[in-house]
Amino acid sequence: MSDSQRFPVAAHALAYLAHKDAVAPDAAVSSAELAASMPTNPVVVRRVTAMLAKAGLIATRPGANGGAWLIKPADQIGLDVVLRAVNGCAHLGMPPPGAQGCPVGERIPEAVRSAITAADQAAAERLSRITVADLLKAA
Amino acid sequence: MSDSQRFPVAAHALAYLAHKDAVAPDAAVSSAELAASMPTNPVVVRRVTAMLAKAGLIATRPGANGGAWLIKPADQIGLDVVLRAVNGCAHLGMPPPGAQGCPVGERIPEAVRSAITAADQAAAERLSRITVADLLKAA
DNA sequence: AAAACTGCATCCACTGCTGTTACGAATCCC
DNA sequence: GGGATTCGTAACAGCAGTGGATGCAGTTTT
Repeated sequence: MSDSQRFPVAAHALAYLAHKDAVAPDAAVSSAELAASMPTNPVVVRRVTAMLAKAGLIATRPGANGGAWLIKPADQIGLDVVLRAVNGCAHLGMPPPGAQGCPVGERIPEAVRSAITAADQAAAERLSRITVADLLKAA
Repeated sequence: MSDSQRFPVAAHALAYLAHKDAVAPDAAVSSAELAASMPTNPVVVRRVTAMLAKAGLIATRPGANGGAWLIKPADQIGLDVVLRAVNGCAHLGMPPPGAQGCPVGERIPEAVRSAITAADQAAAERLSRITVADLLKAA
């Protein structure tokens, strides 16, 4: 996967929602306002918020005064969940090459793949210890 | 950065060299042979082996019976060093967006960036506990 | 001298992401 | 009800990074 800005955008958006106490439909924040704080394009924000909504982290509402709000406490949203919501997975160069007839060559990719998944899990475990609320505390 | 196969290719190549006991110039393995075990293109392999050579993990020699060989024991090559040699760094979506006038918006990217670097370091730490020799043991 | 091999440059094709515009659908305000 | 607002999604162009292929200069063995 290419260099993606989606995870930073998602984390920023969630932190912004937490900062604005957007925890109910009548406090929804529009994609335009979120985009202005990055800064980036409202469409990019909506692409990310749609994924976060499908992951059950936020809810969105169309129409006037619409937008997004948190449906989970900010201190209960780990960044590993955010990463999985927008990216599927971390990546160090995911697909190892497939080997061929060579007996050793066939098993090396398997070992490489397990090393990569171990590293991905370590990154996810580290991210799970950081919550959206922590992003504001650190500021 | 896009989905890169460089790290898997590098790990596979180093494991293959270790398996063949290629630890001296007269045991050099050609890029064609390494490529055949992936399988991939010899040029792709040479692009990677050139980086590994600059990182001091292997040496290469041109000419007939040339190729690459290890210049460090396989059990002393951590995969974190390999990743840094070919990729520069792990990546979860490296550059957070820059903020603007908003006082909170300005500091969120900083917090996001520190979270990303923490995750990268966790992944590197995990990789450092796996050596090229371990890739063969696991097979 | 001939053959083999690395390293590098160049070219092309492909993929994924961002940014933008546009449109339909849903929702609120008057 | 009518109009304005906003989301979700699609379509498009532009850009960057990568893999694959070919060619060439330089080095080393035979």
